Amino acid sequence: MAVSLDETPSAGGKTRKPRAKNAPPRGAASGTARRAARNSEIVYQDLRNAIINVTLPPGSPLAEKDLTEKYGISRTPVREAILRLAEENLVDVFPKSGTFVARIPVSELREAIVARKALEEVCVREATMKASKSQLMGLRAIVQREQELADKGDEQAFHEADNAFHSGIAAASGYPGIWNMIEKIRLQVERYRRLTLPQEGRMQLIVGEHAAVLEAIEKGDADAAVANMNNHLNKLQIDIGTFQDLWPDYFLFDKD
Amino acid sequence: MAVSLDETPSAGGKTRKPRAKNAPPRGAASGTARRAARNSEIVYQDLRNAIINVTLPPGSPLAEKDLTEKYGISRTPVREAILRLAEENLVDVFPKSGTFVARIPVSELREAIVARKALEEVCVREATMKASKSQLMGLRAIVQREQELADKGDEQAFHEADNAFHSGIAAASGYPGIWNMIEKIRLQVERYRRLTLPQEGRMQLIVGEHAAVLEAIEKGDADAAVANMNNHLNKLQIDIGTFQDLWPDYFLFDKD
DNA sequence: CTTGTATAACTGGTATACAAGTTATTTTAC
DNA sequence: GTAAAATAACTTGTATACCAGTTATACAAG
Repeated sequence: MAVSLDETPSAGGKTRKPRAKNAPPRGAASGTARRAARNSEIVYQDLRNAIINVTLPPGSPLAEKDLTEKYGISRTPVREAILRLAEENLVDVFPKSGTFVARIPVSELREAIVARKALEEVCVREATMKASKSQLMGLRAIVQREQELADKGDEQAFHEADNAFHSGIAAASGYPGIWNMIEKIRLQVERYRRLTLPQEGRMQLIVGEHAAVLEAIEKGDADAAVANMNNHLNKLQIDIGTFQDLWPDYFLFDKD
Repeated sequence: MAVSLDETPSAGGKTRKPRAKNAPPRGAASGTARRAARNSEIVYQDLRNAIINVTLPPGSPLAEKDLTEKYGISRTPVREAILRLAEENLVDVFPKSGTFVARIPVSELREAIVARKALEEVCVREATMKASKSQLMGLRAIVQREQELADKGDEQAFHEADNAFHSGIAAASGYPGIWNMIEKIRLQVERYRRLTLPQEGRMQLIVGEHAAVLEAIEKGDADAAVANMNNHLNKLQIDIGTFQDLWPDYFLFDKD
């Protein structure tokens, strides 16, 4: 009778047969659950951006009640948002005590950069082999757009184009999902980067580095492409000492 | 007056000054939030294990109400557990409709293996350079333990020793956090692996492959160590076609 | 002034009731 | 019999009340 594997205790004596619940409904073919416009999603995105932007610096309190009032909703969706952030280690929840924006874990920064370089290397190398003409043209268009945005000085749009470039290389490599992995891995690095920005002429430098990577890919020189990408990513090198004095409480020194 | 950055609307006219809420409390030095023995944690771990074990196969319904009765708790903690699983793409939540164990995304399997190989390569190469004598002895002990568990046929304990070996290499490389990244990346692969197990003599093969990796590390031959590790991980190669007929509804073919 | 204790007001964790949407079934019309 | 519409029973989303633990403050004792 019961379709589910583990027998439900209260499965007897129903006058009406419950609806079949063994197969996901119609929209399931897409594989992704349909994300409705839930309130918790709005709060989550909002807080997440603020934390990554360092608009909410490490140590900031995130009382559920305050957010409840700010968004005009109840604690339940607020709580869901906070729990998702806790899952990403962007906030620390201290039961019955308080919730705070997490410190930036210094040891994780090094490792995240190393890991990202390893993953980007795979993407660049494979993209050199497998990129289609249209994909190369798309990447070229992105670099051109980066140049225009750098001239205009639009930091936000440039940042998005920057991501699009790396995402495009991952797509061209045949491993588009690797970019999603990178985005998760570099979360804390991104917080660090936003904290230490802006640097003069940074956008222009990035455009040049991206162009160098792309040219090597276009030439089919995988080793050069990888070297150029590593050179690009090495610019992220962490120099904590400089910023440790400015914001002593923003970082967490767990090991090293 | 208010210590928080964003001014709280109802911050005026308090007779009693609220407690300072700008700095995390005592336990915060550890950086990790104190995880109390929350009910939601139990449900989460329980369901997560069942999903990875394929005890709960893809497509299984996960009604909050059923879990409520099964664990004898209310919907709130159950819901928290399910939301955490949704975050890991282990379940699909269809609002107002139902929640189901997610299908295994085939395209993600390839990419996860590629990414893992790239990350393990970094760890093995660095471990060859930097491993201390005690770390090498620890790894040797793990391989020995694997041999004993393989002889005994203890699948579960072997699996844990297997993880300990890879984790140990990451630790020896100076990038212990990379193993955590790998564990997240290989989640879906693990489900696939559990589904297609057991294979005769598999444990014995793994012991040999681990031993080969470790010997190359001990000799200081990084290239050989990397090659041996790649050889080891190549055994994970996905052969979907074979299993597609057996469990057609367990997999999700989003692209390729 | 210092120290220990009591207490009040906060915190997040949980239970429960209700709201809003979806779907299988029943009913109705033809 | 067939198909469309009504409906009842399910689902998750949200609001709210209460519980238990934590911590800053107030207060009393020395």
